[in-house]
Amino acid sequence: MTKQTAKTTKRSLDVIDTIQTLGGATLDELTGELEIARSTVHLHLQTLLEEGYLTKEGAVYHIGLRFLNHGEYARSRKKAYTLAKQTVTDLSDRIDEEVEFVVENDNRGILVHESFHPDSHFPTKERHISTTPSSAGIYYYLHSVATGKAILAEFPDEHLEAVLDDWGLPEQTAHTITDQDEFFRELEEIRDRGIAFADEEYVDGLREVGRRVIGPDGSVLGAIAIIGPKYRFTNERYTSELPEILREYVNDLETEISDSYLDDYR
Amino acid sequence: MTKQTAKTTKRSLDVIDTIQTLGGATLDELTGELEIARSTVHLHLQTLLEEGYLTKEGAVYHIGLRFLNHGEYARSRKKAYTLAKQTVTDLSDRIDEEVEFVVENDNRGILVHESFHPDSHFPTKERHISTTPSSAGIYYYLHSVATGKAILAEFPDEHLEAVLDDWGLPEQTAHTITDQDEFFRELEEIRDRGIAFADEEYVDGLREVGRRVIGPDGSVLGAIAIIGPKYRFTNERYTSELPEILREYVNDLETEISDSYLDDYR
DNA sequence: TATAATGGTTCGGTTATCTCGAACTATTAA
DNA sequence: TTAATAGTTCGAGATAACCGAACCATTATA
Repeated sequence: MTKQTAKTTKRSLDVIDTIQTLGGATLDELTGELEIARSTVHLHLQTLLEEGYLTKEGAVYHIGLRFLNHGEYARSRKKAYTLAKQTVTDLSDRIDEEVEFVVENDNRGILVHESFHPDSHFPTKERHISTTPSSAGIYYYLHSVATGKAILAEFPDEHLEAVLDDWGLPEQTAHTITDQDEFFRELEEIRDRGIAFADEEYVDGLREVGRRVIGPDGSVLGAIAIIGPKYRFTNERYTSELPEILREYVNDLETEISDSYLDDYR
Repeated sequence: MTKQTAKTTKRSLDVIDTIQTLGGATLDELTGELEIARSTVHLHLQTLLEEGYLTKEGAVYHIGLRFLNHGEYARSRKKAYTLAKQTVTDLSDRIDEEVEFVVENDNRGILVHESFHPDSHFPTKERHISTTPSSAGIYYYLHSVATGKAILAEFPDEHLEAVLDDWGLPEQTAHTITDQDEFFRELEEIRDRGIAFADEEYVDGLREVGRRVIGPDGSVLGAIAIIGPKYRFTNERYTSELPEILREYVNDLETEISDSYLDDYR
């Protein structure tokens, strides 16, 4: 049969998502958006409010900080993620470029750790580093970013199929791969090379070099990518230097992860 | 009448909380813990799994990274929080001690931003700074920490009452204030002084100096505290120097916040 | 000042669905 | 081989989710 799901819970989660995409919303705005009875929306809002999953400012409902509790827990839960964080900062320091660690979730990619490379967003003012809000937690379509492609290249066929069913290959820029056959060939190449490139496939002007991170049990933990402006990612630096350094750092990370994994059994 | 709430949603949220407190759990473990039918637990797990709010490793269910998406959103949503982050790091650099920014949520305090002061946990090795998992997102009982007390001192009576009804004054250490009358007198003093102290009331050996942050509309946005070992928080440094510096930084932050608030109307 | 608009809340009746327990399979451990 | 654990589906009964309408309170508008 078709999979059983708790519809009331789904509706509550819908309310949460809607509030986030609207950037805060009132009772009536939500009623309009969700197309359900006002009293029903009210019921869900009350429930989520009471638990701290929402907060209210005047008449506007917003995402509550309780999510931060679970979110940070999820991020700190795996030792491997924390080790990856260190790799991200180390690697970023070494090459002086932005670095990200991305994990699959809900058949998309979620940004778990990022370096705060001053140059990348604010060329000069150092003060802005900490004022720039973190973009951790944002979702990527896997096919359009280097981390995502590196992850997909390791997925078994049925999982890959599920990803395509759920999200397809939406066009993000003129360079995004939107043809399925072409995408399969691309994944083939990535598997051979051990490195995924994304050349302005996610955002115009940005090039990315990514590599998947494999856990001690052989499963894909996530992926790390180096990201920077096209004009700094050219020739050998783009095609071989950065890939080589990335490979080195990811390999080291993988041994650290399996070492720490072994520690738990001693 | 008594407040209406969606019980199915509450149950799903219960499942989430239980999984987090157990640090991951199997279907049968959850069934035992929650004391509901196994098929019911299964239904909730399926629903949350499908949306990315849970992930599964073998037979063990864990908190999913989707929470990070909402959590980081909630943290970045208010400009004031991002400005507070900057104050936290600046202040920590200035005095060389741990600093925190805490916001009320669900009648408790939630840690939103913290400095990563090397000394505080790992006296020497610098490498550990980034390997130490962030403790952002953790909940405090408001009465036992300096930030919480500073916040409570600004609450209207009925809100304060709600806090006591929900959580009481649980003892955390031998120095925690657990008597209501005594606690009211303490809040009185904090209001007069503009500074809240917590002297080993949360953890043995730790002293804290806190001050609430007021928003442009007069409401309490949260609080900032300086935290450190008792042996470094003594005499005038504890009773007047650190309070003065804290007052200065919080006042500056408050003007920055109202400036940025005014910017939105220009 | 009257009037409209918006938000918050409660109510009861109908219906959807949540919940339970049992049953069955698959996988792994003893 | 047996026991233990996990995953899954089923139908029946009980519950509570959902709706629409109504009401009050507050704020904006005429």
